[in-house]
Amino acid sequence: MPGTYKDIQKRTGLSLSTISKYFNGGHLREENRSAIEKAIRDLDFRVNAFARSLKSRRSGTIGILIPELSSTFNSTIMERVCETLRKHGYGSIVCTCNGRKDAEKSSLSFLLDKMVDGIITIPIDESGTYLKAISDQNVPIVLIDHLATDFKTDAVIVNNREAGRTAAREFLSHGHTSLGILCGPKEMDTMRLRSEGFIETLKGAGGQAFAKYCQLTLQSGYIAAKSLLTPRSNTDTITGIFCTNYELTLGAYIAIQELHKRIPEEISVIGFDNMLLSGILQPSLTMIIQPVEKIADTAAELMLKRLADPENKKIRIAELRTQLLHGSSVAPL
Amino acid sequence: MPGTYKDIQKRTGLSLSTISKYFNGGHLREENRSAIEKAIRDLDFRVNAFARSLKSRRSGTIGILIPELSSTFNSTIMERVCETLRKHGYGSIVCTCNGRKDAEKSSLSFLLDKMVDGIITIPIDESGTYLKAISDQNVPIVLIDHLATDFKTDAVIVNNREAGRTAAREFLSHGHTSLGILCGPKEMDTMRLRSEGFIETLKGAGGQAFAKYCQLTLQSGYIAAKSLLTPRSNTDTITGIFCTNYELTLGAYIAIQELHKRIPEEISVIGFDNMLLSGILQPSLTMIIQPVEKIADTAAELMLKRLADPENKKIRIAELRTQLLHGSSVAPL
DNA sequence: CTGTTAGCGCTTTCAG
DNA sequence: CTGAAAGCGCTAACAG
Repeated sequence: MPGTYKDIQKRTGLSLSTISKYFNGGHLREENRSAIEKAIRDLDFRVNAFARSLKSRRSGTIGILIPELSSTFNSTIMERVCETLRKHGYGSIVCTCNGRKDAEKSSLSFLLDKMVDGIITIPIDESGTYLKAISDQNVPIVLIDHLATDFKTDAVIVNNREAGRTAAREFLSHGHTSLGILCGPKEMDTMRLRSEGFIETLKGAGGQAFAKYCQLTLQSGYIAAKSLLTPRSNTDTITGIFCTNYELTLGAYIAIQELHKRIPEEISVIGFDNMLLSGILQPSLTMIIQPVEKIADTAAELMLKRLADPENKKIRIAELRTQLLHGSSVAPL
Repeated sequence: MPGTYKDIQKRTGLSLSTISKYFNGGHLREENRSAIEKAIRDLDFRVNAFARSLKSRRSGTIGILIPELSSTFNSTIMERVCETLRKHGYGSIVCTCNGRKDAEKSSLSFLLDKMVDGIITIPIDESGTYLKAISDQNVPIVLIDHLATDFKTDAVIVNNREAGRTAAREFLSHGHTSLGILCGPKEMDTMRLRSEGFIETLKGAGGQAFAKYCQLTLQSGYIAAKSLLTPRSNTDTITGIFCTNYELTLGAYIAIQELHKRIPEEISVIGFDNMLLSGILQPSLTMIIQPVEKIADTAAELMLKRLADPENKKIRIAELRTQLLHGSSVAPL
């Protein structure tokens, strides 16, 4: 039983409203202030958040809903978002939905049951219908990675298609025209855009792409890369591989090493996502870098702003830019 | 404004207590039940968790505090714990503390501010003094990975020292006596035990260990492995490497590939943690496997049991066993 | 600057 | 099986 204002009242003789004022930043006489502080220490007092929330209608808690945590991108985003929110006094209730729409919906409902003040999510359902319904109940939503077709709200996205184009151009400028690409799952919007940008640019320049769709795991990337590098006919030999996320990059890199193909002499590579990885490998990998920290910070910031000013109906969409990090893994052909 | 029992009352003519009973699993007349259900649908009603918590003194929320999320072990544990708790109606408020004691303490305090019903944590501070204080306020604690010296509570641990010994024995039985080990940070209890078990067994058999302490990242593992594999004198050439976690295993594997050392002909390897990884690499890696899912499930289960029966003071410590997965990465010398 | 008081929405006796 | 009423701990008028 952690003590209430009444206990402080007993020890200080002050009224409940004075004590309340102490906790809510009002001015009080110095002696009263210190009397309250003494009582707080003695009681190891903590304001009861339930009662406070009951009045204020705010939980001080944000829901974070993402497909899963096994990809570093997601876990990095999550960790950083939680940290930032925490600095502003908000707790983060985290849910995953295994990339499934039904689980997404039930998780959202669960978060509402937990009375979250807002939701930051990497959405699955493209339409956003259910998110819209939530938003209509005045629970602000911030999207990461994708926009929704039927629901406009604050969001942080990245120029994925352009990232794919950039990678293709980088290959093309070195004379590569026959290229492999590890695409990730077809259903994932982000991955699709990266792949499309890459493939269309390549084709536009008369090149050809050999696409492998796969799960976003090191294992899948490894298998897909091996299969790409094991030519089925003499005609379709690729001279480079574009990996569209971190896990795929790692998997492909390991596959290439095991096949004893030298980078970049025998095979050129452009990876994705992880700056640190680029630096240590030999040769250093050319990579498309996503501003992961920036994405997380922006998402948290959009949410905090929205919470601070709920009346403002202006929708903010931040489109952040990926960046080409030049390494030594693309050789002139 | 999401509606209250009063709104349901207006639509059904029933009293508040009847409505309350509906939501708390009492028996009511069928017609009243369906009247309430209709009102719920019409109103899109949701019980106000604040008011409910104010009475019940339970938030339906568990705090999860871990050092960081960048290691797959931690993020896997976290995801799984959250999922399991969620299935039982509990939300998870997640905090990270960057492996720092001060941040650990302030995060714990933060979680208490958020009125969590319990805390599941991979603790940093070995003593557990602060955790004990929390536990004394009747907030149950479940530890993962380490016990605390000054505080006994429910915990899930793994036989880390034995895991190290097993790895050493596996090498020894193949005739290896001069071995490298990637230890991870000295301060981390789990890593220290793995290393100690390995080193003492090796030395006990007359072998020698070359230990590298490093961060638990692919990058650090890569660098440490490279340095181990670049002999400084002619005498201390190692014939095998033990990697004490997943990221280190990956880093070492990449380093070995880049140095064009063949596994296991030129260098033997025992990895840690990730079963899937073992399967895909060629040759398949011999690994020590932690039962990650089991760890997470057990932790969640201990917490749920404790919450279900707060009077029971019996402390439960689950020591789970790691397992040696035989691959082809250790060759007879 | 401080005190009194009426709720916030729900649960829970206790009557009926 | 249902209803009336008190109260969980805090906040915010309002009055002093």
